[in-house]
Amino acid sequence: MERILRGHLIEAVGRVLAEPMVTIEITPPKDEGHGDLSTPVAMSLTKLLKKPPRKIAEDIVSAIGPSGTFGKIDIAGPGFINFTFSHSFLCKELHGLISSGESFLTENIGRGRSIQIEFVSANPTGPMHLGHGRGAALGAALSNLLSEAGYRVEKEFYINDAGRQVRLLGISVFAKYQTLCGVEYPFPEDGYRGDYIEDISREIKEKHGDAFAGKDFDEASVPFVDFSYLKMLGLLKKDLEDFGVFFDTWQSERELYANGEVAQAINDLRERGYIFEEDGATWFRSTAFGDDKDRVIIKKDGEFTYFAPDIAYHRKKVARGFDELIDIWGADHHGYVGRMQAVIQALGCPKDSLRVLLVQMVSLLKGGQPVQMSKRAGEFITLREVMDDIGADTTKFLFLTRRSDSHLEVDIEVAKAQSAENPVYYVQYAHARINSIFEKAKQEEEAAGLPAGNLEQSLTAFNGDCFNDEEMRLVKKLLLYPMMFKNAALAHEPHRITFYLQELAGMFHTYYHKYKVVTQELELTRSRLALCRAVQIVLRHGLKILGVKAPDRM
RNA sequence: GCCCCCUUAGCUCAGUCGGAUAGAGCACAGGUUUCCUAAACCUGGGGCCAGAAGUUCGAAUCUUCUAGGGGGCACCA
Repeated sequence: MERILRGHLIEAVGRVLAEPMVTIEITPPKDEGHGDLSTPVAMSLTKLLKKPPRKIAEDIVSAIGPSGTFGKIDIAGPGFINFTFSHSFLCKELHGLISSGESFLTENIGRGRSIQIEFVSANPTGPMHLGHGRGAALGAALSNLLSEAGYRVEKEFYINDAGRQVRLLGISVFAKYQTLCGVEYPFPEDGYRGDYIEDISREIKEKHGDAFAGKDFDEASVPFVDFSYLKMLGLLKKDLEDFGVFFDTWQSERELYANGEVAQAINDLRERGYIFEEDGATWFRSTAFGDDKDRVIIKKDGEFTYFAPDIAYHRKKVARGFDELIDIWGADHHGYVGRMQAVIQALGCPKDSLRVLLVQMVSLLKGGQPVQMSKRAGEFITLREVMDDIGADTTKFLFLTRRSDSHLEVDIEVAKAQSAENPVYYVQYAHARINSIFEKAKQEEEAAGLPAGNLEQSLTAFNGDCFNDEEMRLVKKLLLYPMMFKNAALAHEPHRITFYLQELAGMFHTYYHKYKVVTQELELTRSRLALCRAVQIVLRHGLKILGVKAPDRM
């Protein structure tokens, strides 16, 4: 719908301007009475053309000329041009939606370009918390969205298996192990304290007995560190799988060191002139690209900072030839955006070839009261708990009902207690309902001695004249999906899908209550079934992007 | 101290790169089922878009300042 209008407008505005205009804004008007789609383009051209907006609007309208597409074109207010589509055009579009399905709903804005999305990348030192879950839901939905929009998408998880954190995990387990063996050993001050630490140490004790009792950590670090983080990594993978989030590639930090890629990255930057030595340390000149200060990559004690492998990692991404990179980080890392984009530019890529999406915190409430979460004390609600409690679909849907950069509150009591009135069920229910309408239609056909499923197979032969105003409202809502989809993909904002689905489901539920789909009149029934099918196609597509099931029965 | 984000209905939040009378869900009050699923529907009250000034045909949206909330500012990860 928007696509067709845009075609008309580009041509007409081009004729008025005598040159093509790049961006023409098209939006559905707030007040439905004003029409189906609207453009303020005449007003934004006033300065350029030095004419009153309404005059420009008139010129554009006459340049469009008569067309069967529109039922009416109005100029209103200060200079809006409001388009009302013709009944026949809308029906033709609905026909297209039903017969072409998904290809009608999407737009190929990626044109085969490749894009890598790195997300979650939680340290394998403990279970995933809700923030990770939010990142997982967003990353998965975004990759679905972008791959539907014609990008080749790769989903990657970066494993922080080399740094201080996994070592600390090993020490924590080691300390617990010593205690189990009856050896006194100080627990590291900032060590990990969850129950899982004890579980792992017990497992090691069962396997190796007292073999490491009383030893120095350095003698046993490899088995403890490696066993522990691999164990945790396995749990992360399991959690993600059960959450319905899958990755294409897993990049290990250790491997970057082992392959010499960290050293190569530093050499590369040195050759490009962005490395210097000062105060006994090695620095990356990130201020050359607008960062606040230069960053140390090798400390004066000879150790790499965490930043060094990050550079190597992103250099590797660049070398793999993606057209665009997306990192999804927790908002507490926003201070690193500047230096990472400096790295990208130092490697000769445009700044915006790396886009960092920040995911704000999830705060958990229980019956309105905030739940204190302390990772230190090992007291925090895990994604696993919430997922087991309210289900993966509900959890994902809730995470995707907000923009990623705004704080999210989840009240676990509310999510549980109100599960019956949960927005995800509302949308899924609409889908299931439509399915049962089709079941009903089949039964009626059989009862009438007709071949069952005949109606269902001839939906595209629906007669649009049967549609009343409310049905046409639904049709228009459906035909707005492609525009919403395109904008969501361009903005990298899956939450727009969530909102749209709730609106569409709401409209459908209302319609369902007011009108009976399966009637005694064949023509009418076929038309209404066609409309239901179209709603179902759109719901299914939207839910698929969100990673939420579209059940046939509930 | 410096930087970033946030502030919209009682609560949680949308608001499409400046557009027409600012929306939804929840909560609250009342109603709907001989009928394709009541996980649904209908009706109702609710707002100085934190505050002030500016930019222009036009501001919740852009700029500046103020107030409040969150986060970040390491040769820590």
